[in-house]
Order: sequence, then C-alpha cells, then structure tokens
Amino acid sequence: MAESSVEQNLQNAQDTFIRRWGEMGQTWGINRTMAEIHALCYIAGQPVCTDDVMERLNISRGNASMSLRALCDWGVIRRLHKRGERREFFESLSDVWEMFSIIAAERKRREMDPVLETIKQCQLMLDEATLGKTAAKRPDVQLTRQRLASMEEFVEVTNKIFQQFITNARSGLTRVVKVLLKAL
Amino acid sequence: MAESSVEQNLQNAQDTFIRRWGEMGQTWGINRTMAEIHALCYIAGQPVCTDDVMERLNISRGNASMSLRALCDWGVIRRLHKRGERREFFESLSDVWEMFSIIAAERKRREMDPVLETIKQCQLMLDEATLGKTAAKRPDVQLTRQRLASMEEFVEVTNKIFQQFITNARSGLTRVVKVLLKAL
DNA sequence: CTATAATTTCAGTAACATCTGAAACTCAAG
DNA sequence: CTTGAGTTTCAGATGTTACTGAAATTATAG
Repeated sequence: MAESSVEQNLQNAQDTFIRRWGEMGQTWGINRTMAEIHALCYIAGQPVCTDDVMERLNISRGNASMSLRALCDWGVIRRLHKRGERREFFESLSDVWEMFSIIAAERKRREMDPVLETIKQCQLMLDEATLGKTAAKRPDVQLTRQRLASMEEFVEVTNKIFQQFITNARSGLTRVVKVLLKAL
Repeated sequence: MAESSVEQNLQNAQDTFIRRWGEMGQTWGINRTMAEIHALCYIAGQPVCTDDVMERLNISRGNASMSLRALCDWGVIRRLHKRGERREFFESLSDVWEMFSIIAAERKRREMDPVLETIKQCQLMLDEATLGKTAAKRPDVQLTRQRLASMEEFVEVTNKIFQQFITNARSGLTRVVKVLLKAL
C-alpha cells in the first residue's frame, strides 16, 4: 500500500476513535472538545502541540489553550518542553488505569463526598435530639430516615470501591480486578 | 416539638437531600430537574402526584409531565393508580441497588458498548489485512494499535464489572461487594 | 352523549455552556 | 532594549439544552 494511503488510514482510524471518545465524554459530563483533545493526545502516542490540536480538531487557538490547561489541571495530560523548541508540547498519560484512577479520585472528592455529608446532615435534622422523642417516632419521619439510611449505605459502599480502585491504580489494580471477576 | 415545626423540619431535610441529589445528577449527565424529581419520589417514600412535584420543586406542569415520563421510561419510578382517584401517582423504586443497576445497564448499553465496537473497528482499519504487512509494521501504526489495545482491555474489564453489578443487583449484590471489599 | 379533570405536547423563550478571534501578555534570542 | 514566536485571556457571538404556558388530547363520571 502507498505511503500516503497508509498515512490516511492511520489518520482515519485515529479520528474515528477521537470522535467516539468525545461523544462518550459528553454523556458523562465532560465537554466534547476536552474529551476529543484528550483522545488525540492519547491515541497519537507522542507529544502534540497546540497547532496540532487546532488543525486536527478544527478549533480555535483560545479553545485549544483553555482546554489543554484544564486537562493538565485534571492531570490526565502533561506539559512537555522540547529542547530548542519554543512551542510547548503535551502528552497523555499512557496508562489507562492511572488516568481512570485520577478521574475517579477527583469525582469522588467533588461529588460523592458532598452527598455523604449532606445525607448525614439531613439525618441530624431528623434525629431525636432535634425533634424530640415523640416527633422522631412519627411514621413519615421514620420513613424518610430509613430512606436516607439506605442511600447512605449505598454511597458509602460505592465510595469504598472507588477508594480501592484509586489506591491500587498503579501497582496492583489487575489483582483487584482479578479477585472481583473470579468471585463473580 | 410542635406539629408544624416537625413538619417543617422534615420538609427541610428532604429539600436539602433533593437539592444535593440534583446537583450530583447534573455532573453525571442527568439534568438537574429530573434528578430532583427522582430524589423527591425516593425520599417521600410514598406516591406523589404531578401537582406535588410542581409545587415542591416549583416547576411547570409541562416540565413535570415530561420529566416524570422520562423517569418512568428509565424504570426508576413507576406510575400508580389509586382507586377512585383521577390523578396519577408516581413512586420510586425503594431498593437503591436496583435503581443503580437499572441505570448502569442502560449506560453500559448506550455508551460503553459503542466505544468497544468503535475500537474494534479502528483496529480493523490498521491490521495487516487492510494495510499490508510492511505498512502494518510502521512505528506510528504500531503505536496507535498498541494504544487501542490498552484502551480496549480497559473498557472490556470495566464492562464485565458493570455486567456483574447488573446481574447481581437484586439477589446477591452484597455478596459481590463483600468479596470485593475483603479482597482489597 | 357532555362536562370536567388530568395529562401531554410543543412552539417560543430563557438560561446556560461553549467557542471564537483579537488584543494583551510572556519570554527567549539578538 | 527590541523583536517576534508562542501563549493566555476574555468579551461577545453562537449553539445547545431546559423550561414555560397554553392549546390539544385523553380519560372518567354522569
């Protein structure tokens, strides 16, 4: 096969992947462009510069700059200086598990922890010390307390699972996964 | 404590929970209002009608109607007729694990499965049969193939874990979780 | 059938998120 | 210092999603 055609096939395969990753990101609350930039850095497998991103995804310099910064803040890509180059380059982490772990940690901190705190707070509003013994026994109060407790248990367990993935990302994640899968 | 005050405390605790749940939903790609309606149905612990939802969350009839329907479509709340009542009521599933499992199943189907399919498709574009033996050996092609493979493995494993949660939601989820937690 | 309660639909609007492009800034080399 | 490649910032434009309210539809009771 001719050189140029190979080039094109490669480009094609990468673009297909990038698009899909962007779509998925969107439904998980990450904006399409950011997800696409990340996918590009990942699939390229080598450092890319701002202009690469702009051309490849057809976006403005401003957008590229802001999104690249945000991805660096998340920690899923890294800034990289090349000797004798004025431009900055960016490269993705190569370990998918590590990327996942970084994202999971952040989302746990930002979303699950606050929910847990809120539930505890709600429970406090409805305990005997606040309402008095008689009021705390009302069926409607009991019901709400029970639902809060179930939800708390759920979030608590999910939290622990997340935590395990996070702390085991680098070294023994495969072990964790294997245990889980074998047990099922 | 006076009756009215108890009422108010209960309302307050519920509202706090509802708000937080709505905020969390938003960052997970579920719109705030839908998440809030679901939270209301869940925390109320008893059937609520459209007007309850409208008053409690201060939204229009149209919005309430559409969102309630969507939640029914998801399967996390159910329509309910009361004898001699013209209005329709809605109640949430009470088992948090079951709700999670329903949502997980749907998201797996809608988001993870297509990603897997796309990755396989990309790999096909870059295999020997398509590119020829020489081209397939180019370092850039090899690199992309390697990255696709890593990502595929990750999604595949995640998929299996999801699947296990889904199929074990009703009966033995606690077992699954226990095994996982003990192993960590 | 008619009257009426409840629900659904949807066009228009409001609110929000994202993106652009140009100006301001940074910094290394001369 | 000056120059210019490279980067960042942000006001305004654009695009997207969510919401309202009123009209159309459906369902129930008499």
